[in-house]
Amino acid sequence: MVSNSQDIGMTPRTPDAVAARLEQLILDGVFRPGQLLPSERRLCDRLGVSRSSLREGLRVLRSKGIIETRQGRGSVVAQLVPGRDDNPLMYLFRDHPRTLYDLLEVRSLLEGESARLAAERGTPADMVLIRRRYEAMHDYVESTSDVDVEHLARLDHGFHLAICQASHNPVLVHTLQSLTDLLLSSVFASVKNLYHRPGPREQINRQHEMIYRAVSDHQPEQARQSALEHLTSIGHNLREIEAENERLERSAMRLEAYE
Amino acid sequence: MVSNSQDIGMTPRTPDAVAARLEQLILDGVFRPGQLLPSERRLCDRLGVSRSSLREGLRVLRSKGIIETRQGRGSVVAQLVPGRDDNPLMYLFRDHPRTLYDLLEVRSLLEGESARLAAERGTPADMVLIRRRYEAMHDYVESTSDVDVEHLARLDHGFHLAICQASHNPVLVHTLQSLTDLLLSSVFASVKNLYHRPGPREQINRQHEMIYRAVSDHQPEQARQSALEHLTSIGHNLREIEAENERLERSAMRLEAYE
DNA sequence: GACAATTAGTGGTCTTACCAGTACACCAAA
DNA sequence: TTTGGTGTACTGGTAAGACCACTAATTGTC
Repeated sequence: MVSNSQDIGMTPRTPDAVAARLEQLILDGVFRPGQLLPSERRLCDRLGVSRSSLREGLRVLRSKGIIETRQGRGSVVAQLVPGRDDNPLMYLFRDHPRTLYDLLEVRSLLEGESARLAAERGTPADMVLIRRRYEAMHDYVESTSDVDVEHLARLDHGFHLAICQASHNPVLVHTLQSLTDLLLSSVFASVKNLYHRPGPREQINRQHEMIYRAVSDHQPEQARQSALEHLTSIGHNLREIEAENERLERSAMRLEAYE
Repeated sequence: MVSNSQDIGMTPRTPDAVAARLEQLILDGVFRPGQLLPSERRLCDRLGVSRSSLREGLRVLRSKGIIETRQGRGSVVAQLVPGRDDNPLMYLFRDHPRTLYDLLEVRSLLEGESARLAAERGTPADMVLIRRRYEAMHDYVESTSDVDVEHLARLDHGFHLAICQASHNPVLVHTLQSLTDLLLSSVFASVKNLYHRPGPREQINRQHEMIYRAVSDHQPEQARQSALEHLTSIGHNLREIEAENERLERSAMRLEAYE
């Protein structure tokens, strides 16, 4: 029978309470990683809720990766405690990895047009700004052998943003900005990885230089092409990194199996 | 279909499938932010699952912040990217009407690519849908001399949306959708005006037909070109209407001055 | 016209029943 | 003994139906 509640204003929501309660029990160490939870029927008894509500609560935990469930076996507390990435849209990408490449596709289109328009409409003032950003990035990469990836990412972003702003189209700036945020928040780890590798980094530097020159020299088509190449090669590299990560995960799973 | 859940087993989990399906529908723009979803009973019927499974699926979406639910009311789609595609740009429009043409510029780019991809990737099923939307619009225009502008705008929007969805890129769908919303909310009056004039309306019809044919015949470049022309000509027409309105306003002001 | 009561529809929860996998004890054959 | 099947008693997965609590639109009343 039901739990209480005359909780006005806010809704009680039994299943959410169940999820919260179990999560707390896990955090408190009552249920430890790898351990088999009591069966659903038993938990119903213990928590005083129906199986429907309990199952909804369990599903929330499952969708957060806190427990893993197999039919006929039961639910176990997941080994890996999920990272603190409570980003709301991260879920989209986690569940639909393909979305990442859809995102890159749209972004390529916009970056390409952005570079083209910058080369076409950029004022001398714009060019000065773009040049500064480019040199800041370039100098940083050249000056130190041990780069701070996060800092480099900021410089990189600043460079692209300067070009986009030179397009003198605020809507374009805004749209591109939001897509870039989305991209970085979802795959920042991979991007970091990208900067760490000497090969791709060299390639990125060359491409940045080409974009920079084309825009500075007011060569729209060239600028667009360079930006497109830049983005597609980033896509390829991310794909490779992803494939590699999957390989690593698989071998890790094999190791676990032997334990 | 997989969602999270380390579904190492082979069983297809109904609730996860439900969550994924609904999420896809939201991504595709079938259910849009702020919109009320069908009731649970109705969704059960439509998806062919029990209410228990459906509710578990909904709870996953709820825990991700994708939908919000209130007892006695229903579930509404939450803003996908909070604070992003809300209305930061709306302010721009108030201050700088020129932004409208920036918006059209970006939209042309996306519509063009959308049409190109649709022609390239569209499945037979996509084509059937596009054809239905096109014919619905076409028949309506042909059948009546005294069109309901608002209804026509909906049909028009549906046609473009169908093409965009045939691109099979949810990010593109979403981005284009939000830009279109922005456009309509800012200049719906002008768009109405556009439909009322026989000249531009004829032109629009011809262009729609060209887009339709190019996409149906799987001719990517042609489709892109047609979409681009369509948008640029809409831009021109809007410009004319705007100029005309300004003339009217000025003469109105002159009249006022005499009062 | 304003306001209260009715009512149909919504999500929230519980119950029951059955299906589909899994683990383990058991027992017969090699 | 070992091996291999097989039964059985669990597990989670799904469906269906019955309520309750709440909301909003409709209707009836003053």
